[in-house]
Amino acid sequence: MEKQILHVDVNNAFLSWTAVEKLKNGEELDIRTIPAIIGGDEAQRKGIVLAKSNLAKQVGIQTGEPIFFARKKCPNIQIYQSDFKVYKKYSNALYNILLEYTEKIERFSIDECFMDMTEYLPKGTTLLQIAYQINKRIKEELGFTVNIGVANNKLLAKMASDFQKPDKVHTLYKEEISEKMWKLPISELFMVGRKNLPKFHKIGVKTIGDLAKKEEIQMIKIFGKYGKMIWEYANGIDDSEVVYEQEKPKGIGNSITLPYDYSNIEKIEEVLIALVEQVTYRLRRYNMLAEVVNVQIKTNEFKVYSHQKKLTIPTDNTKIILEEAKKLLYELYKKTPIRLIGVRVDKLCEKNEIQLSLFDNTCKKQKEIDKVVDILKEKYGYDKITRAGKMNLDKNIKFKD
DNA sequence: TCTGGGGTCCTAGGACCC
DNA sequence: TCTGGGGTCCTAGGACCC
Repeated sequence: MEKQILHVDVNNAFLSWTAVEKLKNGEELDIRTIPAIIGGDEAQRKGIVLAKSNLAKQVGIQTGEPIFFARKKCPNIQIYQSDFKVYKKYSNALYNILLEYTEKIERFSIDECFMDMTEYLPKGTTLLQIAYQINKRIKEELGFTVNIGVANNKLLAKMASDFQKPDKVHTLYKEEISEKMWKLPISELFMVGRKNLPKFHKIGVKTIGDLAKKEEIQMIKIFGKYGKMIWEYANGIDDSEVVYEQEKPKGIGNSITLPYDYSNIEKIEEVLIALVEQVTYRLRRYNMLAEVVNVQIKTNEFKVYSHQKKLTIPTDNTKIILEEAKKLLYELYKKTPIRLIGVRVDKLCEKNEIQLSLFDNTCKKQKEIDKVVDILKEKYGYDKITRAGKMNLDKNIKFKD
């Protein structure tokens, strides 16, 4: 049986949600109606555009570009700081409305959901009707607009929601692929990014239709596994399921762009400690253990280097992971000024899945410390509790909670 | 370029084993 | 040693997404 899939995509999510929050707090100005952007803190060197209003878009401002550029394109652009707590709130509100229609919802990102309606369509109702109903309800009940893609698989639903914006519902059924999707430039196809674009142009593929009409075998020869996938996408083929059960993460990482380039390894190490604490705290909250520790740096020249190490025993222990991370950092550090540092853990497994090894002589005391610190963090907030090594942290560095 | 931060997946080379 | 071929694991890097 054909699947009945919806893809719900919030229009200019961060900006819309900021606008709604401001209106709710009594402000008169709706920032969706002026040239405005949501951006990171320039003083902290995080000054990129995270979202833009339609008027900002009209002057050529692009998501991801430096705010500096946005200001050049539009000197009177209004800039607002991002607030992920607010975004999470509206994301959850959206999700709760969608849950009234099906339990099979995949939260693809903070502002996008796939819905599998196959077994949840009320008698005498079409998928399209449900889509319009959801679109209307969100607008009326939550105050922001969404685009909804209506199709028989996830790929086509996602492509459809990306058609004309904002506040639109589009279908993309098989018989509509050639008319609605094939005329689009190849860059519009899901999973075709900046790096591969020139390669497609080189072989004469300008539109999605051009790719669809190529021989699959030729695409596999040139692009390997990726070629097969992307050729199938161009032809509207995708049999992936809506992953609606909360999946456990496969890796957990935190990274930070420093307020200025660090050349002092001790200072870098202090940041590393804070990052390890953040990562292991999250790891323990998931009740998981990690087998691989990874440290990444970005130099002042934007070169990225990473080292990783597989542990003998999976762990969630701050001290063990920190010791490994320190070794990796010292291997990596070549005296070039450092712009960014990141720590991540990979190869995660459930804590109770792993047999308590006889050789797991993990220091009991450290486990107790981690536990107490975690409890205090839950009680008083992440930033309030820290250990000695972090105390001299640059006052300019702000960690998220 | 005054260029974030969180992820997933894939590839390729080297080590090591049989 | 003028050393085969296949499989798996580990690591580094890079592509893509939002």
